[in-house]
Amino acid sequence: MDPSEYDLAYFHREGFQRRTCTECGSAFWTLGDHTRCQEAPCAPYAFIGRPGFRRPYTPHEAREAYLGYFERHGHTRVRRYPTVARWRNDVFFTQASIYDFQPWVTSGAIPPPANPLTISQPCLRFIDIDEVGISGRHFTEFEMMAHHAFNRPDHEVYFKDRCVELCQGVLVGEFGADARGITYKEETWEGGGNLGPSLSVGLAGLELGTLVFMEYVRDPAGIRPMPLTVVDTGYGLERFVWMSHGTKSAYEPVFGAAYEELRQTLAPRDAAIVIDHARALSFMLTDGIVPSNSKEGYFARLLIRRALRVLSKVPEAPDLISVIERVAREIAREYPEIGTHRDDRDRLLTAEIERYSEALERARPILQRQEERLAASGGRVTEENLVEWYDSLGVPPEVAVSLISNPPKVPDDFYSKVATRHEQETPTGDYVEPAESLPEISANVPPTEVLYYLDPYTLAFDAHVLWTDGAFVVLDRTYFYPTGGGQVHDTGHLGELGVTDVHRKGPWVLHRLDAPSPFHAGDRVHGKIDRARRVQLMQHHTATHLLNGALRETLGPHVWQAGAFKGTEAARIDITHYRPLSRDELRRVERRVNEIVREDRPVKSYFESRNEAERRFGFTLYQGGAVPGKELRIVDIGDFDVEACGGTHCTHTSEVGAIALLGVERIQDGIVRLTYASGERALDIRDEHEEVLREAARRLHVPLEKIPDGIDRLLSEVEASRRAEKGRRGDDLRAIADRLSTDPGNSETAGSRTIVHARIDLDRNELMELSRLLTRLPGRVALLASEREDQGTLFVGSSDPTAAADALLRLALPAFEGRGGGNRSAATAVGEPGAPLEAALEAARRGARDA
RNA sequence: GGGCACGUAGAUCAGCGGAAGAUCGCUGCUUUCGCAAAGCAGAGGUCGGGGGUUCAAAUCCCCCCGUGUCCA
Repeated sequence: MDPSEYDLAYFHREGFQRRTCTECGSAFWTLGDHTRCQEAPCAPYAFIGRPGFRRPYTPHEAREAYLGYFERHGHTRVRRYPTVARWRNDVFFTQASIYDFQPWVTSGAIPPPANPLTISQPCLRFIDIDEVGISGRHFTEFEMMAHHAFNRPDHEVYFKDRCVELCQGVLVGEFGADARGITYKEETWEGGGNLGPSLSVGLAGLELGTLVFMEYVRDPAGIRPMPLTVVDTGYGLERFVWMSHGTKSAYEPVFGAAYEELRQTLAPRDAAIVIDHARALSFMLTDGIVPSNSKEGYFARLLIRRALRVLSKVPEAPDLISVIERVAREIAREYPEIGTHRDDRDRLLTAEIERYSEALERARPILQRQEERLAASGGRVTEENLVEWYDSLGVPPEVAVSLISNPPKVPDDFYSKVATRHEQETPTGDYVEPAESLPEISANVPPTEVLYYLDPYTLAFDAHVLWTDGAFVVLDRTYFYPTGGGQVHDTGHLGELGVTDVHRKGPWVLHRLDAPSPFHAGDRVHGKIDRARRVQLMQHHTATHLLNGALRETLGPHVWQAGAFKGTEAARIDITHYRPLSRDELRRVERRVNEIVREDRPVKSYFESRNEAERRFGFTLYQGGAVPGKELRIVDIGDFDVEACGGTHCTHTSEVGAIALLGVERIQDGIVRLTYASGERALDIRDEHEEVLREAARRLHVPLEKIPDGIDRLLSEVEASRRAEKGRRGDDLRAIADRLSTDPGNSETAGSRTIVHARIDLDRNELMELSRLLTRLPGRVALLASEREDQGTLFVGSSDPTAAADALLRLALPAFEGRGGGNRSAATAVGEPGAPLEAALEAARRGARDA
């Protein structure tokens, strides 16, 4: 970054000097006489025992002081956003205050909720999870206090000078820091394709915040200025509190009484880990995370298991749920929503804690068996085993060593050994079927006006052709709904031609015809939408919202939509939930949802600004995932379910007709899929099911309700005849065996050995069975030659240790050029069709006589 | 989303290229007034599914499904 970027008029006006840190070599600005930037590791903590602020602040006081200062200086206070970033699909969690405004505000697509604004945003970061409890300053959940300004070319709020002035102002004026103690270190910030200069704010060895000035875009063409510049600041609330107390670590003043209580049973480090994780979990669970083994849910599981592990070290320690409730009560004083839905949270936690103990119970015998096996071969359990057990069974090393009798020492770098295992993996690039390509449309074609939102029941319209290519047509306006939002497209007609497919591409809607388009730009066409299909899709879509609402109501607010699909035959919704749904829960959901249908509630669909919609309904709007744009389309089913949604919907719930749940399955850990049908399809499917049952009953010759009994009867008959067949085959083979062993032409005696030899065409299993019958008594050798279809087989069985079957087979192999092998009791070989089996048999017989 | 482990009798698991096993449970018999227990006998298996390699696959290879787990 060019040094001029940091050469601020404010610095010169106030008498700051630019210096170079003797430790890290970075340039920094200060009013004092520092030779080093005042941040770790360049400068030691100078505030321990000598607080750098005018008085001790509680977290609440520090937050209020900070936000109050910026409110007095022209900023609007904005409420926290969820810690789970539902409004974007590139990250799981809110990791900084600016995440709240990405991508739509920072790109200029929508205005900020206020400008300038100030916020204290709870953030989740797991990157330094191992430092929690050790460094004294790391947390998995922390609050980033910030003041943001968004500058457009026509509306400049403030930028670098004013930003630094405000920063200096809040630190010195509000918190009473020594103006000469502060350093502003020059850095470069880059992220998400944007970059700009930044200043890192240090005081007495502690970095208190960072001031980022987003002003450039980096793309393949190079670096160019952003049309919209952003003041992105971030100040650590916890660090402010720590600075104001000057305690040994940040944990005492930040965690307060709850920490002191835990300290009665736990070591400082462990108490900090447990409280930190409990705090993060309080936010995550309230904001809609269900623990699981993948994606965002895994982080909740990770925190829960880490906390359980620490608590299990001390028998007197409190249980995790009560710690979380204790901490949640504390947080609720600042964020009341954290205090609600306690029962739902406790049920979810209980289920998750049970799963952990089940995992350990499952692992216990496996570990012990493996140790025994190692011991039997003279070995013992190694570090490598511990890593393996953690990686594949989830048994943490400290638990593993307590489950086995001769444990190794747990290496200090255990978790980095685990990480190494994962680095060695070479990902295989999966071939992805390329999506069917849509034709290119020239940019000068005006956008299509979409009308299906105006009235979902308008199914015929006139429009003008704007563009056409092959079978594709773009109109100036259309009522055809294109595939999107989990709802499949409409079908119908344009003029005489059928419309088979409708897709959205940029600002256009592409209609695909069932024949090459006869239209030309400017033609007037009449569009007609297939009514039955559209109505069915609308019913399925509205049914999906109703089910979502009923599921949240019945199962609890942890339920979020994790995916959905609305087809013509059936629809499905995937929801976050921590255990399979019981029959009773399904019944309740189905009853409830049909009750709402019968109540005939209005379904209101309308557009609203994103900021206003979020304010009124909260972030549960984003059930379908991130939704682009400045305006959200809201589908509001009175007092029951409100979602941002782009689909076509019924206008009253009764139009859905009925909703029939058809199936439920667990599609992955923490996700349950429900399949259902509504409207005409619900009745059709129930009819089809009943018809299947009737047909089954007819074929079984039983009344409908006796079908299970009929199947039982049938199965036992099948079983009986199968057994009879098996017995018959056994009898046949027994008869053959008797005949062979008594017929002198097939049987001979050599000393104490009896040799039975035969040319008999049987399949492989029968040969084996016959051989077994013939060699039941000791001292027997069976030599069987069989020719079937395309190969000749020689089977040798032996119950005489001095005449091993595989040795005899080897003697016979050269005679018919076969391949084969076996062991001393059974051996088999095959040769080409027409192989001289008789000669092979004779060779084996000679061998058996002489052995 | 990726890696790893696991999937064999109703349950828990062994076997890991050569003729499907153990323990518990189940059924019958012996014993008992009955129960429990013991003894004897027996039933119960598409070795998760599908391909392939091999004379021969539960066992080796590939794909899929399910479960668990770790990592992002």
